[in-house]
Amino acid sequence: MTASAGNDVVAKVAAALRNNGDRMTASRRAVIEVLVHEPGHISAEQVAAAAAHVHRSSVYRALETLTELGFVQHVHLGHGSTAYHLINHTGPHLHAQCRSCGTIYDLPGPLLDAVARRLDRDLGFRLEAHHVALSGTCSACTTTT
Amino acid sequence: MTASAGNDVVAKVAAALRNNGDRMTASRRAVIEVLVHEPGHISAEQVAAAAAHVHRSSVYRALETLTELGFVQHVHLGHGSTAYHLINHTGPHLHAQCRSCGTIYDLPGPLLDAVARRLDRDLGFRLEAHHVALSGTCSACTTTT
DNA sequence: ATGAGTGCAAAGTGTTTGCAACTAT
DNA sequence: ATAGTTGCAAACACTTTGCACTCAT
Repeated sequence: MTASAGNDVVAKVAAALRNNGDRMTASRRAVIEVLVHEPGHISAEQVAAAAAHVHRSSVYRALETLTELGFVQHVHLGHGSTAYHLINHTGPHLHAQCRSCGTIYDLPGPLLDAVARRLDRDLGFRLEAHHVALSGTCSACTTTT
Repeated sequence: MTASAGNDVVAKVAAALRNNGDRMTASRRAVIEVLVHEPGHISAEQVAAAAAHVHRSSVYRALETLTELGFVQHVHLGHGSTAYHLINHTGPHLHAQCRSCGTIYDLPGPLLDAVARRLDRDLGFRLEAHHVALSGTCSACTTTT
């Protein structure tokens, strides 16, 4: 969360990039810094807005690169959009999105472990539970409606 | 599956529509017939292709109407698209999509009941497990890769 | 120096909308 | 007759791509 934490991640990514023959650039640094300072899940558009001078397409390309390097994870949300976050920013976890207000909730990482075991055993299907947000209605919206 | 089954659904929908002050039209009938004859889950584009003379936008509007009436259900897939199917065409069930080949698998409806209870108890979050397809890798793709 | 990365503009999906013409009731 | 529906075209949100130029190495 502090400036040094951001620098730390930037340094790690820089090392990983060079390891790959890739380069640490201002755009990539800016995207990393947005993600470091953003506590939650954030859309590509929000990243682009926060890293004002980085072009949208470069944001997408940076997010892709960071994903390949294993620093960033994305979650598909119900309505066709995607949320990004640094891996281990809040530890491994799953996601649920309220269908009504759009809020994303973090869920305990092992929540679907039993289901994953069952799918693997019964169908040979390897569940990647973190990759899509579960859908439903949060308590605030249930009460309001 | 037979012609009479299709007619049956059309008649039920027609009744529901008129109940609402809405109308049974050729477009809606065509969309229903595509869904009746389609065993699995189908995208709006596929519906439009199968109902050749119905405009895309009318397909979307028909699917929306049929959803509101409770005859159709949609599932959000990982990569921003949506699949539709008649409700009770194969009974209540959940969905999982292979991240690699895109195939959609039907899962037993109660698979996430325990998880749903836990989310409700712990967070007051009402899970609608059928509304988003779980993501992972199917056995065929696991073996191939 | 040289190839990876960027900005830009343009295209590509999947979906929605405003409006005049049409049609089921 | 008259509202609900349609087709069309255009706009929309999100993302990807081709290309010439730039910059990290």
